Amino acid sequence: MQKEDEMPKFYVTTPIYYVNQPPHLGTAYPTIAADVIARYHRLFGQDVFFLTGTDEHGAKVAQSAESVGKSPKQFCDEIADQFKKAWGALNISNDHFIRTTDSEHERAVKWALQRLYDGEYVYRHKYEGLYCVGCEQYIPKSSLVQGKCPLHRKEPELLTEECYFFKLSQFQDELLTRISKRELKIEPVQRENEVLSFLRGEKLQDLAISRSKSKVRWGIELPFDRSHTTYVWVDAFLNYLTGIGWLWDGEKFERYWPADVHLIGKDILRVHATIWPSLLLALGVELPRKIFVHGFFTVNGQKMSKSLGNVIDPVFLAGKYGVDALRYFILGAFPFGQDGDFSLQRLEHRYNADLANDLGNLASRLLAMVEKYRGGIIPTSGKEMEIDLNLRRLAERAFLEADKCFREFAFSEALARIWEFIRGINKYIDEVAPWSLAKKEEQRERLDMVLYTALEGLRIVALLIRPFMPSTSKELWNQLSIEEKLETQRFPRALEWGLLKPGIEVKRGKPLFPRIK
RNA sequence: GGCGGUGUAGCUCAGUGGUUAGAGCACACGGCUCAUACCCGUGGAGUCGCAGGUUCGAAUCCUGCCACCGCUACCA
Repeated sequence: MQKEDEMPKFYVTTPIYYVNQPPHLGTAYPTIAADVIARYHRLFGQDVFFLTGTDEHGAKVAQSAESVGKSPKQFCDEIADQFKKAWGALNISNDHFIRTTDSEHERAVKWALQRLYDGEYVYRHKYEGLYCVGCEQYIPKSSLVQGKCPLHRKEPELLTEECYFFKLSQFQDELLTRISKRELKIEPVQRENEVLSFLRGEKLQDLAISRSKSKVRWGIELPFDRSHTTYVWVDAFLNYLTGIGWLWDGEKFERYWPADVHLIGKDILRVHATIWPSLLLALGVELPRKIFVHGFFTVNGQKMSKSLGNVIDPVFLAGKYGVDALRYFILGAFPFGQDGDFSLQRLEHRYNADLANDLGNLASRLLAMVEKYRGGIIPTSGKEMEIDLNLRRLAERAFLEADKCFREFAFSEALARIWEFIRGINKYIDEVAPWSLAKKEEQRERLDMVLYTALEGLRIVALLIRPFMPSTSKELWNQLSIEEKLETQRFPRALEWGLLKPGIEVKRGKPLFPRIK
């Protein structure tokens, strides 16, 4: 067993969310996943850094701010605050919340731009694009509808202006090598294939990274040409570096970089697999180890969108069903790397079946029996019979298998393993039938043993679910009246069988998950 | 058009060559009575999208077709 200070560090990120939209289910998804990952690694005593934040520059933000009569900064402050509050409500344990308008970030971005410029990775060139006067920005061909801007129903004009370009094209071979050698891992593997086939089949074009200030005022100035602001890429991607102190806290940066995993949505895979590593190569910074691509949600079979009015508010759901129920459902009901269809009906089904019936009722029935048969006092364990041993083995297997799934980010699988164990305890109780033992005085010791065994199983459950459901974990821990602080429990040691102390009075509480009618 | 993905029980999904294809939920029946009308057991149920092919043997490999979806970059 390694000592804590010898454990490897772990750095996990979410995308930074564009402030044009308040938090919703789509942004909560990778955030909850990252939180679970962070909590899991902390359980092993690892030094974890978990970063999330907001992306705040750009013409769209400036426009949105103006439309509600606010300054861009003020507007961003408010939305960033909404994100922070939302993540607080979802029990997100991020170590830092980065905003691209943070002064440390802006300074670092300028420094990076200058360095790219000095290193001749950036040059001035003509940019030709379709400009929509209504949007006051260039719009990509892909978003045109019959050649017109979908928002303003107007054909955009073809404009040419001088911009600064990043020499993305020169990194093509290097990217191909790094990704195919898996120095930069992209998972699930289908996503890696997508990227590789793209890199093999198409030529990377150099990338425009600035706009004239007249077009995008709300942005970071180029240090070598103050009439331009940098456009999206350099600004946004560098958050992964500046969020852990790059150029302002060298010690911290050295400690945590490279990122162990960037969680991203499939919509931003391509840019993360091309622009981002190229920028790092140009800056001479090590590449992240892994990019993991999660799926998207539809809602009742439909795409989630503002115009359909089916945007799901995770904070509302957490309020209605409980944070842990939401976290359990989001990660338990959908394979993380695939798309999934969200519905309240499914949420309520899983809630009743898994949380209320399996887990909640288990705690309830078990603690009730301890109260009824042993005055609430945790009994001593006794002679172990085969059936007891089997439950113990089931616990060991549940952890080993869940751990394996976990390290592949197969959260729904990991939870399924844990739930197999929970069902195993229910089954154990049925088979040993403590209510029958209680009727016979000569079975006194056997009843002690049986209750102890089941309680010990419940203690293990409390630990196993901890990264996914921190509040429930804590509540179970309290109901079992365990003296040691939950926060000090470390995997895998705390999972050893038999650590539950006898002689202590349990505190049965209200049902953990009241059934939904 | 190109590249890629998906299509397995009513639902959500496992299952990448080998005994009668699996899980959870839902449904039916039985058991129990400690518990949140809960838990435990048993069961029905599937031409594994369609058609060919390779093989002693295919949901699993190959070809074609059908349906749905994603990407085809410089809006995140």
